[in-house]
Amino acid sequence: MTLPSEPVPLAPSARLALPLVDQAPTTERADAARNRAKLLEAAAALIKDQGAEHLTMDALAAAACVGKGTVFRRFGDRLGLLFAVLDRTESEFQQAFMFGPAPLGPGADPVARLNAFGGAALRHLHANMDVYLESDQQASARYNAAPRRVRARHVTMLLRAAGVEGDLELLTGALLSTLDPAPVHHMLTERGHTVERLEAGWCDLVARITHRC
Amino acid sequence: MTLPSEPVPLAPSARLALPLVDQAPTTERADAARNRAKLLEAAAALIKDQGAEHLTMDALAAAACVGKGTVFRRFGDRLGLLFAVLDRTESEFQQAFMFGPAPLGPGADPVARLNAFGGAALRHLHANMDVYLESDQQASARYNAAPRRVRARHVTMLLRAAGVEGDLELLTGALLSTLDPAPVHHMLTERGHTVERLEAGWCDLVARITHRC
DNA sequence: GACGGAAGTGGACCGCAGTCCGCTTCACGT
DNA sequence: ACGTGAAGCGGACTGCGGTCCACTTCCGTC
Repeated sequence: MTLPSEPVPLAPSARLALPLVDQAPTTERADAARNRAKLLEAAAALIKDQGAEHLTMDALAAAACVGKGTVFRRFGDRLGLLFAVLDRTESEFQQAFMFGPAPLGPGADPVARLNAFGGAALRHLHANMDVYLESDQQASARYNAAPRRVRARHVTMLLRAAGVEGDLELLTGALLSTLDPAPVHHMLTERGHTVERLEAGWCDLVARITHRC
Repeated sequence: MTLPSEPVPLAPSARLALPLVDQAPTTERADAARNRAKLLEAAAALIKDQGAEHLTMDALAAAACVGKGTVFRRFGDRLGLLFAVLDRTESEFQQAFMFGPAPLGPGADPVARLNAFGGAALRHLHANMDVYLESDQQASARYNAAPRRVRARHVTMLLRAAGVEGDLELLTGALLSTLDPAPVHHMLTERGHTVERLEAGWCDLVARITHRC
């Protein structure tokens, strides 16, 4: 009574294997899994020594010795591939802020956790900047992506816990948008700011939004 | 002693004819001006009845009865074309918040002007959503674009005038990022919010950032 | 082990953004 | 008017993302 003949929501829903949130544990055939591994390995290698912006789907297919169609079947599109490449790091980050030690994880007071979250997100972004920048091209797609939703839920929860009143969804958006790839990259390169300065700026913003007057 | 044989910084610098801010009044040959007008007219028509997302450079060239090379010579790339299409509206908006009547223009107190600015920007964005969304694809390019710089200078000035202390550049970024195409479009469509709610959210954010505690 | 159909594969193919370069047109000095 | 050289022009061409579909491989069933 499963629906085996469905087109399979492959890449769209399975892009990021979000632990404990949603996923498609659909069994994957052995050859498919082998090819996925080959592709991810090849992608990581290509990105490492050419930069994500020079990664083409043709080159990836050639490097992994598979057909181009296979690349697209596995990852849906270029964005899906980039998300998959980021998946491991992203998952670790999610684990850290949901279940890890304080002050990032549970245990510390909400404002401290928010501050820690911003810093961690900025460092995470900084460490994977070129891939994130590449994945930012369809900025609106990001708003439907699972990682964004998870982060948003987390921040909203913390804001509520901090006793903030008002439109938490919009305040969350304001906070999260300061962590987006494009503005952060701009600040770091064109404006010559440091990660520390951005972290301080985030903390300042958090304080302003959460302070009761 | 001019440098007439230079490649001409055509599209990059002349993309938006920013009144009173910067511009390239470089004399344009008559045929070039004629073609620019034909192209902008054709582009507006095509966007109007097919949506900006279906506008291709080939189709535009064909519709305007010019070669494809001419399109790219005039506007540099697709983004430059979209900026050019938005130029008139954008300039009016700039005029309004820099020189227009209060509370948007000078005269009202800074907080009132900030509030008005957010509302005006949101309405402006809403009215041109599809073109802005198309132009958002390389989100980082936006940070070098003249309109963004003008808005940022304006907001920073108002924050300073309001007596806000701290990293005004980052606070400005936080405020402006809530006005970016992708998040706004997301709120309006996926989340079903209204423009009024977004305006209220902006005002709330302004109040939090500017309130002395 | 053989079979059958679903899952997976690969590469030819398509559309579009952007480049290149030989040709045409303009405008200015004489 | 006319010559001249720079500005402008156009369309063939390239490269990449993404699709399509005939073919192959896997794997549960008998």
